[in-house]
Amino acid sequence: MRIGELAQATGTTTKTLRFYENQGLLPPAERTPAGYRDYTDDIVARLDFIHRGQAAGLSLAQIRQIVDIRGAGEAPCEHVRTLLDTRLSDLEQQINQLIALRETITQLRDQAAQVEPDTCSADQVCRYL
Amino acid sequence: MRIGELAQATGTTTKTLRFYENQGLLPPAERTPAGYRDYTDDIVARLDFIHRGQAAGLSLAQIRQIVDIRGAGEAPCEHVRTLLDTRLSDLEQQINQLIALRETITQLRDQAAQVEPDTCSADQVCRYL
DNA sequence: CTGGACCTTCCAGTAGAGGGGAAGGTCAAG
DNA sequence: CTTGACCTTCCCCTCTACTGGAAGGTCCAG
Repeated sequence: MRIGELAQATGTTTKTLRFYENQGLLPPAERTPAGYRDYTDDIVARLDFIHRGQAAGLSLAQIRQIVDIRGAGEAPCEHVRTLLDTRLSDLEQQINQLIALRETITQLRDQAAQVEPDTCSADQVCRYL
Repeated sequence: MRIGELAQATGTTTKTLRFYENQGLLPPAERTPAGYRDYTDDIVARLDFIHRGQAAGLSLAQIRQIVDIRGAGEAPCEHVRTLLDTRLSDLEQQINQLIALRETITQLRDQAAQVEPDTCSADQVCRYL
């Protein structure tokens, strides 16, 4: 399987695949005599794993940690659990902050809908903020 | 007021202040004969405005739009309302996505808490994801 | 044998909001 | 007169996940 086929099969681009290999997310591909990358089918599972990791909000660096542990012959499950837990509490915080922000902006906008525009003074730039 | 004092007074850095001036967020500062930036007190209000804009999740580019309108002698209120409305609907979407992601990760983590680590197989990398 | 589609490597750039640090000027204190 | 703290401009670096493009090699059809 050449890189273009793999890209099509997994819904990504050849650029991205080379980039992933460079970043250690994919094992160095076998090469044809001409130097073309030659993939076996199991690389698809690896790419799916990467995509699932991304869908879970993990960074490529974190996903690389996981595949590195697996590459060292260990089970990365413990680490994955830790990552997911951390991600979850980060997410919780992030959501709360955004909700608070939404509250703030809603109030600002409601005020903005009431005040007469011309009463703004230049030294405040805009009283709506 | 020199740049270091202003930085301290507004809780930022001299680097950032020069950067803001460069980006058109702050008016070009007066200079002392020696070439030092010399600020008057009203710059503090401008910086507070910038900080409020950032706290509302606006980008520096958006904040610059606002101060440019004000700089042109017009009232930016209309534009601010539009920005806030847009920001609000973006925020809504963002929050919903994060909540969906939280759901996904929660499920993954709950599965991870149950499965025996050793049952992971290498070709999946990790079944928890 | 030529054209076009593919592949290779390497170098550079994107966005956003600054930060690091060099080389040099200025000011007040001791 | 010197030291140290401050200031100036200038250019490059950070981070993330890619993307663009140049220069050149390979493969297959016609």
